[in-house]
Amino acid sequence: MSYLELKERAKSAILKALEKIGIKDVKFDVLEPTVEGIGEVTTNVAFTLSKKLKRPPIEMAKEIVGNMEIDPWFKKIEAHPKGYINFWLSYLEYGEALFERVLIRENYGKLDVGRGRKVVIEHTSVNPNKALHIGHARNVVIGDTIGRLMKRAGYNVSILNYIDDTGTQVADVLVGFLYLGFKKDVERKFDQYCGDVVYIEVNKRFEEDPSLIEKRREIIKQLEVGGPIAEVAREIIDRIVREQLKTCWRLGAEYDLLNWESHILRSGYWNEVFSMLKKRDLVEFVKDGKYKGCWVLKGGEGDEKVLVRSDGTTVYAAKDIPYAAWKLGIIEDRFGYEVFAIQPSGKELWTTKPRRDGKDHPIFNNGDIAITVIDVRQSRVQNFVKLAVKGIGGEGKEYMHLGYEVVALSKDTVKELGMLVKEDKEFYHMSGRKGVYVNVDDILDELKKRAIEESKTRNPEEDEEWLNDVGEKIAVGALRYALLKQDLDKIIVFDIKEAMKLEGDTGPYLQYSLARAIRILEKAGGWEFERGLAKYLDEEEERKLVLLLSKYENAMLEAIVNFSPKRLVKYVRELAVAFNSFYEKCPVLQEEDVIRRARLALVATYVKILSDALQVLGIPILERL
RNA sequence: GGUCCCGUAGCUCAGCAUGGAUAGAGCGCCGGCCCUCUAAGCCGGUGGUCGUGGGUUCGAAUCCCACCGGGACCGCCA
Repeated sequence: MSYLELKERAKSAILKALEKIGIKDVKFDVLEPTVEGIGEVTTNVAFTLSKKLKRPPIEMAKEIVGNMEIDPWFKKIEAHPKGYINFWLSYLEYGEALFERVLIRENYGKLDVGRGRKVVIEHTSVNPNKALHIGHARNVVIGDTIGRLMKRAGYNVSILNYIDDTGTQVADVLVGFLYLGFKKDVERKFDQYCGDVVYIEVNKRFEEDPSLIEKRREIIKQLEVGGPIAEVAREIIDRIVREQLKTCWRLGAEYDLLNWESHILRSGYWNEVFSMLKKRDLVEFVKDGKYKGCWVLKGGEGDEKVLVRSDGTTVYAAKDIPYAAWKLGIIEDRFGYEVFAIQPSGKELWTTKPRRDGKDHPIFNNGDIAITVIDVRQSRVQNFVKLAVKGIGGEGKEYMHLGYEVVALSKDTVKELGMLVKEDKEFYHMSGRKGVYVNVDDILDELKKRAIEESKTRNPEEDEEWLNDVGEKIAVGALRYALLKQDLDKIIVFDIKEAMKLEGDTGPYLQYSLARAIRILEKAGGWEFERGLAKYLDEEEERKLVLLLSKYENAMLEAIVNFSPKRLVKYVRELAVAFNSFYEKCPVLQEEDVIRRARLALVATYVKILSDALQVLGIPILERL
């Protein structure tokens, strides 16, 4: 039995009573009470009626309650003096149904809102010239979690990672290797070396020696059309991408396909899309003014965006349109495909090749929905992409920008990086070029170190390998949780000291709670499902837990339809809090007979639901920590 | 200047979509709890003009308007 059904039940009880009284067409809400001790479901029907019939709410409420039929799910229905009608749940019936649903039924937690539909999600898409910093981690974690949620909703999901291998950022690093004598054989993780050393140094040199910028221009040209430099570059970029992927995998994210910008450029997709845009009159050749000689995409209210410069070259944003069209299957697929790597789960990661070769491959595009996960600074460009895609005919196709606010660094953290700060400025935006950022691997390593220290004192008998595994999982759980727990439209001000916490509102809190529950089942020596146990769950803590557990599918559905991982996170946290209270107040293993078995069923239900939720959130599950 | 986002406890944030009862957590601070399934935990206390002013409403943190403060975007850069 789920909470949604419970609400439905209360609603129909009200409707029946209204019918009996002879009242029709009343709008009202069935709500979750916000205060304690007034039942589990409430409704404001008396308020709306009182307005309509000009009678006091309490009078209406009493009349409705007086005309209600007895329902076994509710043990008490009461008209509150303020005018609410409150329903008290019969836990005996409700708990029984919950256990049966969660513990016995197959497919618990699988929804089907997306059945039969394909969604293509692009996330990560980090320039291949540096290691991932904490801002990229927010993108990866949000994108990955949305992917997991959409899969759970029944969608057929493809996860794409776009590699901009022809941009200035890659070219900067290549300038370093080709003209400034940086060595490619280094001890350090290669992406970190490129970002932390080469990229920053090259950008300093640009200021001293502007002729280097000319060299960069030549590199970019070759990257786009091919040439000897492109050959050397490919090896370097490949190495960086593989190192970046290791970090993403660490975070728990896996992909279906890598899309290379150079392949899109060489595919001829742009010309195809451009002529479609022309045909539909969505672009315009400008004859006068500041954009003279350019082709612009027309937005609403005179807004416009240059797509083709007066010299005939396309701008950066123009590449997004053919890519989006490909994702939604609006243009024919002309890529070839091959396997790029095998990921930690064993799943193949594929990559595009510039030309089709007729070999078998999974279908990565043809989405009904394309979701691009990228921060809010790209909103304007993304809106133009959406407009263009809509215009060239994605009938029933939807292009969606899933935007989120950036991760900035706190004043203290910037100070720790050795930079000068202004006293009145509370946070600083990250900058790869200026070296103002914190690498994901460094954060994970530091979290891991702390987790291992703590775990060692609790598990002195465990060896290095065990501690290492647990430490890594705690670190990942902590970071993913920290990046998912707030709303997408909130700037995260990352503070290194704050981020190192493993207590309170954190990922490890959930992992710990689950481990304790698992331990109870373990020590109980197994348990078996049986009917008629719920009636023995009489304690306040037990009831709260039953009620919350029944809201799980509802919480997941909300997270899915709102593209909001946070909603699931908040629910899970609340659930863990309820379990921890139960854990303190209601001993399981010390009890005997029915109470013990009833509590075991409750614990088992919790373990099943929390494990499931943590999987959806990508927070690693630990049986012990 | 235009568009968008944020503003709730000392700090970090829920609650706002769909108005409803006494505005909730974590961190911090103060005080308790390991005889008992893991104390990364639990319980109690502390702490709030919900940015400001108006409006709508029986009822506003929630909806509307104006203003204030902070941020982002607005290039023939990528």
